[in-house]
Amino acid sequence: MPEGHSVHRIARQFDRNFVGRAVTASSPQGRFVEGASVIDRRTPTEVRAVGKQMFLEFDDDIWLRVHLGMYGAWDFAGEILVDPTIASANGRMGQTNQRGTDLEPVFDTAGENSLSSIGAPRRTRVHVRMSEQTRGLADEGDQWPPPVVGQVRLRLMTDATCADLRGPTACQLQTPDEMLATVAKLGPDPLVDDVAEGEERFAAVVRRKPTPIGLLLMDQTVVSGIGNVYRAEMLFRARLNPHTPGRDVPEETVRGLWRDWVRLLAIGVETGQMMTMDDLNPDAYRLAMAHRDDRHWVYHRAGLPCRVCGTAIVLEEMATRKLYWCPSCQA
DNA sequence: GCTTTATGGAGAT
DNA sequence: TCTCCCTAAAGCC
Repeated sequence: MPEGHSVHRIARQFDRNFVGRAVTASSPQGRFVEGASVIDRRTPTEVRAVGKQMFLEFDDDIWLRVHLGMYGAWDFAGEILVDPTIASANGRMGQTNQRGTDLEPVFDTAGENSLSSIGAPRRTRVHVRMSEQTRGLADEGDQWPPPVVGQVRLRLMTDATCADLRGPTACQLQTPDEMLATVAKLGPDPLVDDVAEGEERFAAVVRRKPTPIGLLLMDQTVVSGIGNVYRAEMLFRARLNPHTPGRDVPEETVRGLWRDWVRLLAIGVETGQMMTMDDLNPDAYRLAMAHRDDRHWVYHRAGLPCRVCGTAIVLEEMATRKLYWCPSCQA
């Protein structure tokens, strides 16, 4: 389930593998048949990621807008040119599997799945998916086109590469004006907007709202790309009580939150992981990363002792989403 | 095999 | 503030 970093990674894959190459488009599931027929045999000309949304432009002035929501994912198959700014090549983007084997390795920076940041793009073969269920299928040999597995809303295929979209919250075609209107409603994204300008916009909005900062960080009109995991982690990193009204958060703290997001997003895009414990020493960090459920300061740690002070991490519902925080460190 | 869960958001009330 | 939608995998029996 993607927060902003995943969407930027996906966009880079589309940029590498789809932009400039004619695609066939279909909706095996049947729920996007009409839209697929419109873009079928057209050529993607540009891709943009803003916050949690991706926009793929086709000849001529047709934009595909995709929002993955909580369950959505893109699966890539076939030959994949990997963007050199992305640390590892994997089939699945958006979701990770949930058994502690993230599809995107954390430590393997020298291994086969990683790329030097200065290295040239290379060709990689990936499986349809790396889940246990489909591994057998993938290992039987590279079938082309890849068999459709599950509910595929949209399949885009070039001669060499296949991208399957499952479970999106939004998948629609837009005119250029509609696309711009969608983007205009979104708060600043550090990878789209000028960083200094984004900081001003973010700080100005937060500093005049009575809304709890825990809600503001999740509000995509205030800042783009932050989801439930980054929200909880950023508040802890700032030692900030989630209930503090935005206008009561000190100016420097607000700006610090933005700068932290700039940093975390960059790390997330580069590694494919929501790394939020980057200030641990290397050994402690390595230990924490080795276990999937042990990677965060507070997220998913209800009742467990705070890593800093030992106080039990609190879980509460905030606007129907789970919020984890340390009542002592974030008093 | 069934139930629960999830990194989200829109729309109704 | 509530309800609903989307999908797959983990968790539990």
